[in-house]
Amino acid sequence: MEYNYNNIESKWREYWKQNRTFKVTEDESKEKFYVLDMFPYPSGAGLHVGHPLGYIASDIFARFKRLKGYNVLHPMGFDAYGLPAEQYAIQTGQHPAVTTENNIRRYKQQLDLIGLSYDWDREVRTCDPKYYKWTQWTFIKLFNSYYDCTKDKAMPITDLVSAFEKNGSKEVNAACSEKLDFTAQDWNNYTEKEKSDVLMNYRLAYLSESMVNWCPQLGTVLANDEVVNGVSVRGGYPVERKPMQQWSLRITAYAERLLSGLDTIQWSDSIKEIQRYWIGKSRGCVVNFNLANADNDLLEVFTTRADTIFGVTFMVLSPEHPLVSKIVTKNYETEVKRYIEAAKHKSELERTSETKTVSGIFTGGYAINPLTKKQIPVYVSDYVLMGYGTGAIMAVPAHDSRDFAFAKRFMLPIVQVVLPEGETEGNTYTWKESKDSKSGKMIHSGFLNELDVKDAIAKAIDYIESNNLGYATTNYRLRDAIFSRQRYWGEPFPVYYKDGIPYTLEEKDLPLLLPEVDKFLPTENGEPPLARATNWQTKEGWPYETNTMPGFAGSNAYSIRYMDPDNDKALVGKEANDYWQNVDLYVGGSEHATGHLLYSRFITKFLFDIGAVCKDEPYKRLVNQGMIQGKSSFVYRIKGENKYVSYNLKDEYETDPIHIDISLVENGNEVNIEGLRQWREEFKDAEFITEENGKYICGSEVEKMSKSLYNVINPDALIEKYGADTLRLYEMFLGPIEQSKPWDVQGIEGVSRFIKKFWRLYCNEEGLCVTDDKPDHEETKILHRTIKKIEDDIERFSLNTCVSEFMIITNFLTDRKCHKKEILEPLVILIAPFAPFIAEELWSLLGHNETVSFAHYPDFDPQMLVDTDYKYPVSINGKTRAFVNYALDKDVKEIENEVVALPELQQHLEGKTVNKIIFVKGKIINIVAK
RNA sequence: GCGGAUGUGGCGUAAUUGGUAGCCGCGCUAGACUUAGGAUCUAGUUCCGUGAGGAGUGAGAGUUCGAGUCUCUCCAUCCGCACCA
Repeated sequence: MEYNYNNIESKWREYWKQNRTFKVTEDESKEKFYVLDMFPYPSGAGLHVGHPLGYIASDIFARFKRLKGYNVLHPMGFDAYGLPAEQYAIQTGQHPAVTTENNIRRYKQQLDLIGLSYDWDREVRTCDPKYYKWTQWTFIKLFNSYYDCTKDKAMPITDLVSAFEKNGSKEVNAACSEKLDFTAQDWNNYTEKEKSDVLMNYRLAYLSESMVNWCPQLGTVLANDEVVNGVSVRGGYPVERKPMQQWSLRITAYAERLLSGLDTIQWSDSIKEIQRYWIGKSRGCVVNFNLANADNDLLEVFTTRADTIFGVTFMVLSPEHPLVSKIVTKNYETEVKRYIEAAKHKSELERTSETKTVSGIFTGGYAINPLTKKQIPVYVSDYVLMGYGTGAIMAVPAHDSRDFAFAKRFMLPIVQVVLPEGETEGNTYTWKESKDSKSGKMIHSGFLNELDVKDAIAKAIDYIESNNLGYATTNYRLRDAIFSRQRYWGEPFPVYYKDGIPYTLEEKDLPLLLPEVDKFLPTENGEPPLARATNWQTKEGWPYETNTMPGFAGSNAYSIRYMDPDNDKALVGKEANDYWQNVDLYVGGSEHATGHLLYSRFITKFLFDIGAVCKDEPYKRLVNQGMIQGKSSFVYRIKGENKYVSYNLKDEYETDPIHIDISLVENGNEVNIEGLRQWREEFKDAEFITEENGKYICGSEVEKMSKSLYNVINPDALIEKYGADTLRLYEMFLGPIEQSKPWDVQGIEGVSRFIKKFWRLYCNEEGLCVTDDKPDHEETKILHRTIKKIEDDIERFSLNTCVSEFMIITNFLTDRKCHKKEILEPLVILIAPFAPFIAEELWSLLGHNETVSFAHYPDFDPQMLVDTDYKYPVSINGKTRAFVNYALDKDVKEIENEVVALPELQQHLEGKTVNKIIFVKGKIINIVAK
């Protein structure tokens, strides 16, 4: 009986579908396990071989846990809102809902081909009103909450209002955009609009005028993590800074909890480190500097190096700093203005690319160093950022490289206050660089002299606080997340404006449906596309918000929604939430480190605070799968001609490499020239200069797999050729899951050979050839070794070694012509998570009625592994090695005597006597002889 | 520049977690059955050497009876951040 994967796979696909094999419900009698994939954005290109890597891995884990008796939640859905569908809509007029629907259908087909064991009854789509109702609901909750820093949790905004009514802002310790100071009487006299403005300062979802990353080409603002090197992640368009009225989420209120929560979850160190860095906690203090020519104003700076305050020789403000206009003197006014204008018009790209040039300008103003009482000049420079700390710095050129560069450029004094260990004081004017190290002894620093830097920082802060010069504080680099997009294809905000004051809808009026528009473009006067919708207003005629939510809005709480996807009364029912808790294993790419993975932790903590969910971390364990890269192929066009030269001859010409489709390449690097001629017009009449053997060899390079680079390998074709089981095994066999690696087709043959060999253990030409003979010790031993290895390796997510393990046992059994049921039946269950189709087929051939997916995982018997012939390595004087075997369960003295008497040792001792035997964990490790 | 990770045959990788380095697969070499094979099977394959043997986990040191594994320095590659005061 031949291994016919096509029949087998379509048969079981159909069976699983008909029987809803993977449908899961809460079952108190079983322990739960929640395995989740990052849901995909359904792009028009369909799946390529890179996508399923993580899906297959998590599916193996899910199937394995199911076999171990867990009740496994393993759902899938679609992150359906997003830019590409909208861009496509703008170009073609096709409604994004239609494109998205088509793409999703294609994705689901492809996912099912691979044999992923999803419970499709729990599918969610972010663009489905039944789903985004809860995205909107979460927004309303954020809007109606503030962060109480004393209780360290989110509280209803109404609590804040009653506090204001009673005591004004006095007793309030809340996360806010700006420290406000008002009395109860002030509050009660405020107009509705004024009250709204004050509350905006505290709400967790708030409206504010802020500097945003504006991308003119995309016509929308972007979050910080959507901008890399000054250009948009999607599309690579330039981004500029621009003030705009925008919704934001006050994620900064959760900075500390987001940081400390990292210690409670099993994520890779690299992702945790990226998040720590992004949150960017630093302890230090705020110091107030008096100004020489503006008595009433204080210049606040943040510093982590309070110890260096005696070394401050000038101050620098960021161009946006509000005090600039007050400090600047008449003589310098025009020049300073010009500098600020220039800085404002620099895009993000320009600001970051010109890192090396030092620019700035003197304001004419002076501040007074609170400790030395000396007057020091105040400058403006764009190396100081308004967004961090107070937007102003005290410059210590001797011990900060940026201040040093600035001092050199403007010939400002440099005063050394820290003497590193083992150095003598030098002339700062001859220094080539500053001494930034945080160790050494203080000098020229009054009461701090002789102290170590660490102690000096503490003492300086003490002094500053007790003399009312400032206060100790902690600063975070984390910024609030901008939450508005000027786009059509996203969740509408459940917000309307009454006399210019924003109000949220009531819960019973959700969802607020995305309206139809005539075009997916901004209006003529620059309003977002939703402004085109007719009747985009409440029944009373108040206009709705025209912005939509960003891409990450829908993915914040989707893992929670899967627990109870059809609930229309709550985001998640209490019962379902108490049962499923949170995700036990989350698999996905690391590119979401500072986006989705941070925002969804934040939202989960918020939902926890308001009692909507029972856990404050969404994902207990995270595994980041690497990317599968494509191998791009190139032909080399001679400059200015329609001639293409083969790879090995290209150095004789001046050439441009041109990407060609990977399917035109045969035998690894030979180009099918006829195919190429037909592929695209430009090659039709081209001339090809080939190698001596008449072949055209292409060049190649490993790049990201992408449609535009013509290097995409589609899984469907491979499934057609080898079967899904082979594809699954091969993707796992490729190497460690976390590693990125180029797709290499050659190796798949080996896996294909293996699976055929595996099949032949069970079936020969006539059919099933499994016997009832009793296995011998060797055969039982290798089975149990495999059980142990596979179990351990799946838990460690080392899936490539599992595949090797299957090959080893298969080779062993084939060599022995072992077709014994007692060995082969458990082996089917072992391989079922990896190659579910063939496993189901063999399981039923073996005469079982139930599906293997719910069989019992074979128990591992450690006794079976006790190895009577294993020879322990023993070295004598650390050099010569002998291999002896001895019983494990005897006492040390007994073994000692026995070992010394061993003939294989005696011949190595060369007449010396044994001096010492070193035991480690019950094993003889070494024998020292003299 | 800072932070993190990684470096093992021709290639992808493995190593009971400090104990015989190179499992498994690809590729390659030879052979068998074949009209043929890009099918299947057998044997071999870290390097040098005909051989006995020697060398060997990016380089160099260190700890240890013993290091691919631990420590330090350097080099290379990848990822993240980049005026964060």
